[in-house]
Amino acid sequence: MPLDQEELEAIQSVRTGTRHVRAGEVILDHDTNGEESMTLFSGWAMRQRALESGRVQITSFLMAGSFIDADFELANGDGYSIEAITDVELCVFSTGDLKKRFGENAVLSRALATLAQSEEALLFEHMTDIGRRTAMERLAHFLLETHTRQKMLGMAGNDYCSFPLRQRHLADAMGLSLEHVNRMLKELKDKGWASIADGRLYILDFSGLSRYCDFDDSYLRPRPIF
Amino acid sequence: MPLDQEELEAIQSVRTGTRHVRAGEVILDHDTNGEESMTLFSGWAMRQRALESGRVQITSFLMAGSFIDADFELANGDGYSIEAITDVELCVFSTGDLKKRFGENAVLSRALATLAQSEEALLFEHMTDIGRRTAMERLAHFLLETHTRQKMLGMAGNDYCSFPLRQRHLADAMGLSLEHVNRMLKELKDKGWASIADGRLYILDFSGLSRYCDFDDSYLRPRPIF
DNA sequence: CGAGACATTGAACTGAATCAAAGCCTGTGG
DNA sequence: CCACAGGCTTTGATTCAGTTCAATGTCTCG
Repeated sequence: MPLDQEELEAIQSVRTGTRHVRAGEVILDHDTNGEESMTLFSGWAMRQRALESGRVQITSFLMAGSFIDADFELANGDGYSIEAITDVELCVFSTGDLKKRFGENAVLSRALATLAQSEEALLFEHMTDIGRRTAMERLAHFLLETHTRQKMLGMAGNDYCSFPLRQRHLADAMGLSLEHVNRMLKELKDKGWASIADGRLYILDFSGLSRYCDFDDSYLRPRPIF
Repeated sequence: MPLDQEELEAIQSVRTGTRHVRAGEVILDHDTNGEESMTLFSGWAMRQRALESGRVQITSFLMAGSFIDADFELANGDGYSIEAITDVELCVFSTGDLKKRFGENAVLSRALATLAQSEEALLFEHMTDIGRRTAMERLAHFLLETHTRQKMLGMAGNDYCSFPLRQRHLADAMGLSLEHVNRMLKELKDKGWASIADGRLYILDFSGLSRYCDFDDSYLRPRPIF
């Protein structure tokens, strides 16, 4: 779902540079001024909500092509932040100039809407994971989703993909304790369904897993890339 | 955040009529053809994901002004549907014509993007409810959110609003069992924090509740209305 | 009055959290 | 090289928040 030459140029013209962020560091939070919006070029990042009590919910994982709209992110309130999971490369744009372009160009704005909508679809399913699937099902579903996303980006083999997440990330994304994630992961491996090793995820029985957790990839749509 | 006269006319010109749906009936599901998109004019509706196993997750409650983009909803896959909670009035548009308008008009498309983004913000917080808040906190947070949304629509008093949801809805939205919702609701009342009676929600101790569940309304943004 | 939808209550159970230690790498510095 | 520090994973025992199961109560409406 690529944009036309014209739109890409409109966007590229407000690009102000690139930025590198180290694994574990903050890309954007409440203290950031919103002048820079970004596209994630390489690496993985996460959007999270931290409660006063220290509990954390990861709402989304950002991968190549994810767009970070500074205005939008900052409006969410001060518990939200976006942090790098691996080392990350970002294309940086001036938020103001970008918004001006969007205001002038309907195709561009449509693309932004599509982006937000396809992200919404992901959130629906993620919410269903947490609210109505068992720990085991959640993990199975999440692993399948992740592999499929990577595959759609052309970054995965047929039954494996790179997987830089720690069990802590899985726990905070799935609303589980780290220890329980560990146990369930072991069970997934013992059953010969999926395993994580050396920064890689292996999907050993796609159809078995899919059936087990009611996975249907139609909510994962190709997204326009800026 | 109203649109200009020009945009409103562009939209109104593709309106094909209104539709009434009875409480409990389906507004849109996988069997629907996507020709009609809609704006919710009055009443409450919900977007839900039903798993094969019968479990249900309500991902969002739709209230006056909510936009239902048929293309988007149908792409989510066949477990998803939108159903009326109360009797509902909808403004109906031709999806095709609407998309054409969006493609021509940048302001309109921007509004669509903003709409999707503000819905995303709601989903983030809803996800945090389910993933990282206790049953009590979730309910407290959800009730505050609901009251605030109604207030932003000018449909609520200072400490109360109309509340047509059944305990079943609360359970399926918050990822809890109906019985537990009942017990927690009782506790909320006993503590003098909030109560639900006769189709109304009463917020009895706003600041106490807010503190208890870490509620901060900045994620609830005014939304453009079509 | 009787049926159906919803709310309430209680008791027993369980999936997942919590608490508490060990393991196990990997890199660093003596 | 070895030691040992810090980050991560693994395992076990115990506890608990929330579920499940099973009634009972209550309202509304034909």
